[in-house]
Amino acid sequence: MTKKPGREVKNLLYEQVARIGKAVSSPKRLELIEILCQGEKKVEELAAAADISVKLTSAHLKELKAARLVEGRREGKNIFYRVVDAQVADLWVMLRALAEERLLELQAAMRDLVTRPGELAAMNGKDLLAQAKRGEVLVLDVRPSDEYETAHLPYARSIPLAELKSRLEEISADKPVVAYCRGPFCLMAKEAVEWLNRKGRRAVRLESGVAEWRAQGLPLAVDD
Amino acid sequence: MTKKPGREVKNLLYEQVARIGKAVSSPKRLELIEILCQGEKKVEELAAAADISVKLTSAHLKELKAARLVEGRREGKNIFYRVVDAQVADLWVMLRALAEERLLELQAAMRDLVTRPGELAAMNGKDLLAQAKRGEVLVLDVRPSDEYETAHLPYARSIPLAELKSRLEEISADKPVVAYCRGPFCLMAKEAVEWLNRKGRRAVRLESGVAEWRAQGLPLAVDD
DNA sequence: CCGTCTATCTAACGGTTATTAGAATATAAA
DNA sequence: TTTATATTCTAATAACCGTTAGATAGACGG
Repeated sequence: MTKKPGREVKNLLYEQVARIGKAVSSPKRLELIEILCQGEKKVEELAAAADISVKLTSAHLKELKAARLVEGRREGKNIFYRVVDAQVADLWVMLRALAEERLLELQAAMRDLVTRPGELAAMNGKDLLAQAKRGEVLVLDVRPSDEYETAHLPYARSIPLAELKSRLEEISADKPVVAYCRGPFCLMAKEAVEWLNRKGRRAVRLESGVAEWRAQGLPLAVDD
Repeated sequence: MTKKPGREVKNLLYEQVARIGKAVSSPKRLELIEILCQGEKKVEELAAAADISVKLTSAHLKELKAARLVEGRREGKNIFYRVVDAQVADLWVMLRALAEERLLELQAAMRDLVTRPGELAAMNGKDLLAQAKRGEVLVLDVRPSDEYETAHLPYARSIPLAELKSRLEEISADKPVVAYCRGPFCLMAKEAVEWLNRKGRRAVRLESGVAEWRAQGLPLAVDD
């Protein structure tokens, strides 16, 4: 019944693109992608971060690997997964941006995560970069330190959320603090900001993570 | 068992993004999106173009509408669908680019569609634009004329594929012809180029369609 | 070699989705 | 109003996917 020419070829092409689509059609796989955008991780770490079993994590990773969005590297007993390149992070940022703009339910849920006053949250990246360079603000990376080491915002200092309480004295009370984490869906910066404000520091949350930062064309830093 | 805070909120957020992912996880829905990127269409037209039943088309459009990627507009007996904004076209271009780069099967299938010598196919958009402006090449839009009217490449002339045979005299034999259609997956420009070459014209295919062109930041034209 | 840890494979279940046919709705024309 | 056309809704089936449990394989320490 197929009248038009090349219908089989076309079907094949769209099917291949749909494999990428299928890979990003599951909430847990998206969460795994977001975590992997911060740096490579063992399966066990991924399972813990996404709050699912190792078995299920493995199954999802298999799907992502089949779509060539992630790849694995064996090191002794562990297998470290990573996103295959930065375009995958761009895809994640784009999907999230699209969803955020379109889906009302998401906007409602996001409202809970936004730090209330957040003057600096709306500030554009370039201005923040300039202020950080001049030392007018302290940019704080509250992710685990391995993620900081993979890549972080320029002039950012690493104090993982778990160590924040014991390292408060490292944070000067003079400067305002801008804390960031894995991105808009991550709760670490929110927690850090709330705690710092209770301790009398002036702290606001930056919604962007490294993926969003890079997608905006802004530079990242890697320490040696 | 959920230890971490905000797990419910996070699940909700990822689920919302996954709705966008689900919408682009079906080959037919992707095909519909690509067609809608060329301009608004009736359900019946979409069904014919994607080679599926009207009922199934309607069901897929419902999904796409739920994800807020497309919207419908009633006009008399017909309902015209269109992509909700240009970001949707960007998503399509990005997904296709990702798939093209990663999936070997797709590369193999693409090889069949590429016009062999295609000197101009590799030429960058800016250079083509300059040549077209100086009248050194004839840029030919072989899509249906309503799609040309919605948006087309600058300096492009519209001769729908169906009318090509009867309007051959409009195409000067002096200038090389660059034909384009809906994009890399569309077969119309390929057919046009093959036919023109048999008629002694120097014709090559441009793989980009208007969505790819715009995603590269190049200007489009709309006639009044 | 044996046990342990990490990750995957297999099989199975329950729920979801694609697809089709038939009924229903909305608009325009007669 | 009746009739025709375009589209959607409902119901039903078959295929697919997420999830879990149990068995399997690879790497390290004894």
